Amino acid sequence: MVDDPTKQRLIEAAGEEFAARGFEGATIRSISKRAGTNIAAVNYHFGDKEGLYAAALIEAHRCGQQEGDETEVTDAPPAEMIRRFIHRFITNIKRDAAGSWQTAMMHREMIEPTKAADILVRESIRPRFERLRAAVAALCPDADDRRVNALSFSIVGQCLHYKVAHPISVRLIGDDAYKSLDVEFITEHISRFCLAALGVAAPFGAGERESLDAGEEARCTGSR
Amino acid sequence: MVDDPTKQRLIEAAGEEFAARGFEGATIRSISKRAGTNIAAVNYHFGDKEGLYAAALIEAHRCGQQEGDETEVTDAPPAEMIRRFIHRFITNIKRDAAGSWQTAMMHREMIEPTKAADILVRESIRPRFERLRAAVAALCPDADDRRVNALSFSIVGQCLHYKVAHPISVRLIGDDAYKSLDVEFITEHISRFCLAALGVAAPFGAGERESLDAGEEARCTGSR
Amino acid sequence: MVDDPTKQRLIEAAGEEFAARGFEGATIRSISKRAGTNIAAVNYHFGDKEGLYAAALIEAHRCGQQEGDETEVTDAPPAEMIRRFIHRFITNIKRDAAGSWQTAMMHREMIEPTKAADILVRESIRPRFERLRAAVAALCPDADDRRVNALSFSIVGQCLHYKVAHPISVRLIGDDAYKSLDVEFITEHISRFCLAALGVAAPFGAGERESLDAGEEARCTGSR
Amino acid sequence: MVDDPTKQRLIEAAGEEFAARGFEGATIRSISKRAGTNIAAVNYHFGDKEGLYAAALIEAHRCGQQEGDETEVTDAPPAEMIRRFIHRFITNIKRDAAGSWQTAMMHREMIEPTKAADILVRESIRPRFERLRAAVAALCPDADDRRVNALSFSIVGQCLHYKVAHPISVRLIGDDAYKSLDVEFITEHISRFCLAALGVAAPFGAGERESLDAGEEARCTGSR
DNA sequence: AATGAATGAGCCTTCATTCAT
DNA sequence: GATGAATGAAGGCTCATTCAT
Repeated sequence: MVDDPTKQRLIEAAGEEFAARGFEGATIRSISKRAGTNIAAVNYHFGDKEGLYAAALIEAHRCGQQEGDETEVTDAPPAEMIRRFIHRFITNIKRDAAGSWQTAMMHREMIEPTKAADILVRESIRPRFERLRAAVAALCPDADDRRVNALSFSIVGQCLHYKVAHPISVRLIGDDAYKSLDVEFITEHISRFCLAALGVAAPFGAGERESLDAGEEARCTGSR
Repeated sequence: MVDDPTKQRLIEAAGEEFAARGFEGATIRSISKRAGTNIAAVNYHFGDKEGLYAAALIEAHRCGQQEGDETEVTDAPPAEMIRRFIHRFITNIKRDAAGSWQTAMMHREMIEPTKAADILVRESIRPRFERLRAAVAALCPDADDRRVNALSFSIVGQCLHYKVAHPISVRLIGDDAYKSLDVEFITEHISRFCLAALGVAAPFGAGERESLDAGEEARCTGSR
Repeated sequence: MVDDPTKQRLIEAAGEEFAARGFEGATIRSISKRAGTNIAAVNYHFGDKEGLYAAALIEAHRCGQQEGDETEVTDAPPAEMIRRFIHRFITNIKRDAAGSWQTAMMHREMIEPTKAADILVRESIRPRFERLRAAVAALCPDADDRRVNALSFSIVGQCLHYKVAHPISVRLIGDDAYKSLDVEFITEHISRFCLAALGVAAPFGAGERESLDAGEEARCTGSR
Repeated sequence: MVDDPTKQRLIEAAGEEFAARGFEGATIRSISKRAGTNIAAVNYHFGDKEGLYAAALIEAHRCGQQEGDETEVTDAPPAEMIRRFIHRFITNIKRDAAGSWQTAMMHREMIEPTKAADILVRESIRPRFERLRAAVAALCPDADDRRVNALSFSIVGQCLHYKVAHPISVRLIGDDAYKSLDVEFITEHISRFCLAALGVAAPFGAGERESLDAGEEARCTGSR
């Protein structure tokens, strides 16, 4: 956004450190060093460590906003909305591992919120959650608020699990097995799991053989 | 188990602090104070901070083991096994908030593992996960390993979400709405969500009315 | 004197901060902010913090000079000179509390001199002290230099005490009792105390009953 | 008191630094270095810098207490009590210059009180001040509270001036002249000044030769 | 002339650890 | 065996100053 002044370099460096080590774990010394500036620059530009954290979090949210809206805003049938929500969620998570600190910071904030969490909830999380809720409610007209919340949490929980439990999962099923769970597979899996639970896709398990194939499924959701 | 009162008091105090503040956040000063012992006692009994952490984690796992096995070991149909798994998971999570540090420590280790995680995975997590996998595999005979892992993660993810995303969820849907999601409701909800996805329970949503009737469901689970 | 508004605003702001917090305690950040200018302006206009302090001190002295001379220069009998000296001293001290930084800075310099003290002594303190010495010497023709110095210090010391020991005095005798010691009372008290010690007024204590009343005393000193 | 452990060395070093540079001016680095210990020892023994300051102040007060009481407690006529008060005050002040930090710290606290001032007022200053007040009141039976306070302040002010205004006084009258004001001379001078003002000693000035009775004094001042 | 940006030194504090008794 | 005392490393922050524009 801004050319490449100290302030921007500082945010970039802070984002990487905060994403990797958390608020407590990161040190402004290391951040300053990485940004190639003096320690005091943090105080000058952001007041203190918390200010820098908030700035990085806002930047992270701002970056995510740009690319996101175009694909989500478009009208689509509820089942498709849910599928896109999951796809986007999983894609972001997998991108974290590749070094993008923006979503990593936001995920960290979900798990271990700081004072800055309120901003994030208001600006970023709630709008998306509401869209998910709406899609879920459209598929379950008889569900009350409590049920819709629980259903939405069931969807989010499955996605977030690949962020949250990543290190343990690797130890649990082995590195190779975990790597085989790539973005496409997980997206397809969670989508089908959820849509099956919502009654608009074929379930796994016993009914698997006589399940709707991909084409039928699409038609099915499209028919609503 | 340990008969040394000082050592035991130290573990108890450490467990509470570590569960509440994490490994980095907890200080041996505060732990020693709470245990009513000297700071140096930690290093004397456990070598260093990490040693104390490992000791507390093992103790946490040991406690969980005692009560758990009796209910889970009993043979039961796969769907019932899954239901019990979920019930137990959610119960533990909700108990954390009431001040039990044992499961709180283990959950923390799932999210942000330390060096001690290997022990925990080997001793506690893997055995339970394998039982879950077995139940899932029994319901989905045609599923390959990758699919069974993903299905198991879908189940675990929904449960763990109530631990991991608790603070954000409260901000998201409000305190009252979150409180209405009690143990019984969540257990019932996740169980049905998963079993529906696995084709052995009625789905939510549009298919709710024309769901599999009770007879089919029973036959389905019973037939394996 | 200085027509540059920025420079003047800076001096004003610096005076208030230095008077309130001392040289070490005041920060150029806070001064700049109060003056509505940039931090670098201090170094630009005054070289460094010390330069700004010196400038403020000189301004403080310059202000005091204006109003002062007219009343003191006038010839008067020695006892009246001393009374006026005391009155002026106490008035200035009490004015400090009301927010006038000019004398507050000078008083502070008396108690805890900086490098700039030499200027102050030469320009402001010594001239007044010499006038006091002269008045004392006039009343004590036989006193040698050492005695005259000591006598002058006795007078100054009593006045300065209300500046220096203010915070402790309040804690010592209570807020109300200290407030009852207003400018008029203190001036009258110290004047009589000193003039009695110099043999030109009735002493307190045992001789109080047969002392000269206020009218006689005034007439007495006025007659010279 | 204690042999010579780190704690005591730290208090000693702190006292010297605080007395010389004040609370803000002194650094725990320099104190630790002077005491030959680590910086962290301050935190261990005294919590923080303020704790160390308080400890040093209490030690200063404790030292002063020891020697003082024996000479002051003895019953004596009021005039003699006042003379002793002055002598003790001046002696302490002059000892400061020789490097004793104990009274220097207490004097600093009088001039620029910190949070610890309350303790000092209660424990050390008020008891002595009350003894002075009692002596003054005994000499001035008709004086009300306000007057007794003012009289006491007049005595204290003259003494404290040799502490407070020391640096300025040197610049004012020169080094040699100031040195000639030794303990004996100042004590004698202030004592006589005060007692003359209280009507129990011969005044300076015109009445110096023919010491006081009321008639002569009146005539004396009138005759000028 | 005037300023936003940046700097390096220094401060107090906290922490886990080790040592001598 | 157990502990009070002491340590060194590191962290966040503040300050007066300087630089480039």
